[in-house]
Amino acid sequence: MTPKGRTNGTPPSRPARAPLDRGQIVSAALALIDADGLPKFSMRRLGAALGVDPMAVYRHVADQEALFDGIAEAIFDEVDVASLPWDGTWRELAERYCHRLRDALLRHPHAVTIFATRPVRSPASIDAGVAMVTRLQDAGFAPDAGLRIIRCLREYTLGHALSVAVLRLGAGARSRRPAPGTPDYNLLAEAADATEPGDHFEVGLTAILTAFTPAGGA
Amino acid sequence: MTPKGRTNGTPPSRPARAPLDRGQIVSAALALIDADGLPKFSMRRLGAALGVDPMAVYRHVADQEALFDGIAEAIFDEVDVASLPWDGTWRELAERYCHRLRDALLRHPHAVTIFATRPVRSPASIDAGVAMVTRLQDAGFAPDAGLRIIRCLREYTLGHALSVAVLRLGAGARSRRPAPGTPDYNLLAEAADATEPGDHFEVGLTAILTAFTPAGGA
DNA sequence: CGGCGTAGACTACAGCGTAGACATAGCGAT
DNA sequence: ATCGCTATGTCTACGCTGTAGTCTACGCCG
Repeated sequence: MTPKGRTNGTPPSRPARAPLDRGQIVSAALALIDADGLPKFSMRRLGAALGVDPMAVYRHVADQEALFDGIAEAIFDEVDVASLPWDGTWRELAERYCHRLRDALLRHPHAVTIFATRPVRSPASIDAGVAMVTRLQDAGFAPDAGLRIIRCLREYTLGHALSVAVLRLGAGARSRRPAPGTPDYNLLAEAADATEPGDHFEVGLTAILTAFTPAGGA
Repeated sequence: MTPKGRTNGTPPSRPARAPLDRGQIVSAALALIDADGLPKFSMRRLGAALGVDPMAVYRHVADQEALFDGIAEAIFDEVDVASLPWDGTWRELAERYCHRLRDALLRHPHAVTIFATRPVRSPASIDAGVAMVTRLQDAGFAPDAGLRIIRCLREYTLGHALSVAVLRLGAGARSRRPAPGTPDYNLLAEAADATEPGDHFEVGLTAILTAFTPAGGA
């Protein structure tokens, strides 16, 4: 057919696939991790999933660490900071932000540790930080006080999402709770049976927000 | 030479080293991780550090995951739950517990992710949980409410320690803050310069504790 | 003394991240 | 048209990993 085509039967050989860019590599990697878990992920598997030589990825990403940086940024992008209620009270804004972050993280339980083990310094993340500090400043918090609030919220949310993800993924293994066992075990077991692993998030979040409310006025 | 004797000069060859047990393996592994960082850790290096064949470790530990479980437990043991002020107010107790946990974690910044990525189910950890729920029950919290409080505190503390560890270890790389840069960057940078990365821990902790105080009385 | 359980050593394998050299495709300048 | 140039993907190869399987040497108990 085409004069420049390869010698095999499939059409023109090379242009069969679009040139492969960083964005699609990152999302393929995240999809792979979501599907099979972090331990089974490898650059070679990623190459296979993309239908490409493993080394091809390195044209677009410096190394695995950089790829993971990209994954963390992609997860953060799911928070969609721009669509938060920036016109409401700072408290409502912060609460929605934390919820979005938690939901984004729990949408990728296998990737939470990737997010948790690096500082996310993408423009989106920095912009969000600046906007948040600014909003808190408008509400009466000095920049450093605002930053402290943000850090508290972020760390709580991160710790929560991480714990829930770990629990969900580790479930099934050795999570035995003895109902007829010794009374000591029963008190903790009783409490555990009366709670979902994630149903305290709201409580803790409200606690932090409430404690800060008096300082700002709003 | 002698058919059964070793060829070296030291007495009877084998008993030169005590038989190697799980405890010393775990602490050697933790020491190695503290010194060189998690990425450089390997079972082979661990064997070398112990002066032993790498495979010898597997006589005492099922695999690397089990070894990491042991490391997490060892870190938790550093909290020394027994010596907490169990006779004081529940609030004081909880506050001290969180401080101890944070300190233990930050003593091993390279190992925080190991701790954070698995549920610690050692007897010490379970006993601590039972004792805490009991103490909170005495203070007027139902078991499920107490467990929720504990989870909030634990997750906040964990998220905090993890964030601080990540920041400390990643420092030096790409942490540029432009002083004369664009004003947008300056607001966040100004706030960041006015705060230490860890100095809000107290604030957040107090916030959570304060919010829960009215619910329990005591 | 004979056998056995236990701790460690050695070998070997499949898989990993990735450095480096090579091949090909598209494209602007000649 | 033809030449290079650059961007992209491929291939090979290296040193490293976790760990299964097998063997050896020791201490103990009959």
